[in-house]
Amino acid sequence: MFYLYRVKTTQNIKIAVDAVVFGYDTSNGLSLLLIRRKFDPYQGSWALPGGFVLDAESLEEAVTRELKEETGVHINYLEQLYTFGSPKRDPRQRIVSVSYFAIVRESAHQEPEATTDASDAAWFNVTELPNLAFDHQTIVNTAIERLRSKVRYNPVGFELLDTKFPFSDLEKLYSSLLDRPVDRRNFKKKIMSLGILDELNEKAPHKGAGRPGRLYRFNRKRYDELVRDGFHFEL
Amino acid sequence: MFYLYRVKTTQNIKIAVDAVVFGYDTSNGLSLLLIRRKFDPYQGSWALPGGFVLDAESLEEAVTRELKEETGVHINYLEQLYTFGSPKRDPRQRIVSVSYFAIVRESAHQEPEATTDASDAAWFNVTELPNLAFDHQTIVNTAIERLRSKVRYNPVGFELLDTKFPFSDLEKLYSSLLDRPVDRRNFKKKIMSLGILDELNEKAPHKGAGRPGRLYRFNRKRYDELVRDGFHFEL
DNA sequence: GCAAAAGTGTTGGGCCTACACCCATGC
DNA sequence: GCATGGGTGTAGGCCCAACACTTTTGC
Repeated sequence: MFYLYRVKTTQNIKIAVDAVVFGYDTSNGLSLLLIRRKFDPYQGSWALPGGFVLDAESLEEAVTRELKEETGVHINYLEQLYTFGSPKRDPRQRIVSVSYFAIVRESAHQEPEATTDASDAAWFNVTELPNLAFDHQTIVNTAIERLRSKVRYNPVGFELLDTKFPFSDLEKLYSSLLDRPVDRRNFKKKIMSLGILDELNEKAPHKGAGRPGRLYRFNRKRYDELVRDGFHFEL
Repeated sequence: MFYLYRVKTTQNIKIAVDAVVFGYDTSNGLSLLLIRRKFDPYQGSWALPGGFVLDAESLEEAVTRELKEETGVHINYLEQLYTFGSPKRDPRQRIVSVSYFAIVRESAHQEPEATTDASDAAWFNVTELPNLAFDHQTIVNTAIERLRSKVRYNPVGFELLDTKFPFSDLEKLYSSLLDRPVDRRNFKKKIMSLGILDELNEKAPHKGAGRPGRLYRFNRKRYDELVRDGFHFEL
């Protein structure tokens, strides 16, 4: 099909994407990937990685590209979060930001590269975030809320852990995300009864003292099958 | 503050909002408000109400304005749904649509006005929708999914009913949304134990045969208090 | 051998499910 | 008086929460 007419609106709004990228490790807890802004406004401030959408790319492609350009990290999970569009959120001109929620796995949770696009990129513990540019703190709050509620009925939590992990890591993760102690025996009983974890014949490498734990692996194939059959969990 | 610089991106993308507006009544079930397009593309097709965002208004203001202009109905509940932005979703040029999920209360669920902006506006039963313009069927599917999952842990369901309603209306609503029979006694026990419904000393007006039921009213104040104290329900 | 973390079962109570008969009203 | 829909209670099973001691490892 070929269309002659054009859209008649004159509109002076730009579209950007921003990503709230979570990482986790057992000793430091939940952390977030930020970049330092090279240019005004908010030059030198920390901000979410992101940028303008190119005319020919999808929104997901835009986030993926920006993340690669600005931080170099490998993204493991990505979903759309919310669109922030109040007229005054950017002092230059109106910019609507489609925000995304992303997770980087622990093993890939290494030093981000400082690239040409951002003067710096670094992980921050979510409890010790610096002041953020624009309305990015609001976006971060929305993302944390999403993460906290989502882990209760969806296995996104496993995206935060290494592919193989000792059971206690999972327990610590949930205990920290849900912000309450988790009973070890009850939690293990419940998770194992879901049948979505494979128990491996390997033990965790030692870190400090204590008995090393057996390793487990999330079985996505099995999980997807269960979901197809109407399965639903709730923690 | 006064800024001299401008945004450097040249971007040829427009921003629109679209609304999936739900209505409900006990006899016809769940319905959806559509407009008939006056202009190409998809002239004459049914589509979601919506339109371009003006430079100075927020996204919510844009949806509210468009709904008023195109349908004249009074919106009772509004939340952002999802942002659809694939490059080819509009044949004219790239348009990113921030979609909204809206509810019109049964009592206000009257004939929409045909206004100057749309050649026609009408309610359709969700099970008998016409072919929709653009990717609007995808948006509708997303909205229905959201509604179905949301009623299970959030009192949006009450927004679909009249402010005063007989208990059986609530039961029918849930049974239709959850797409399974609901045990009358168990359902009532559960809902009443939440303490978020006021039992009124009024009986429902007669419609046809049968004993008239007592009327109930959702107590939002009480609900908000409970939520503040960490309350959460699950059906 | 001691410090640190992993592994492991049982019991009581509460909640959820299943289930059927009588009541109020209109015609 | 009959048809239609409203209103009501109980019993069994399942799931969830509470709870503590033993084992393995490093040092």
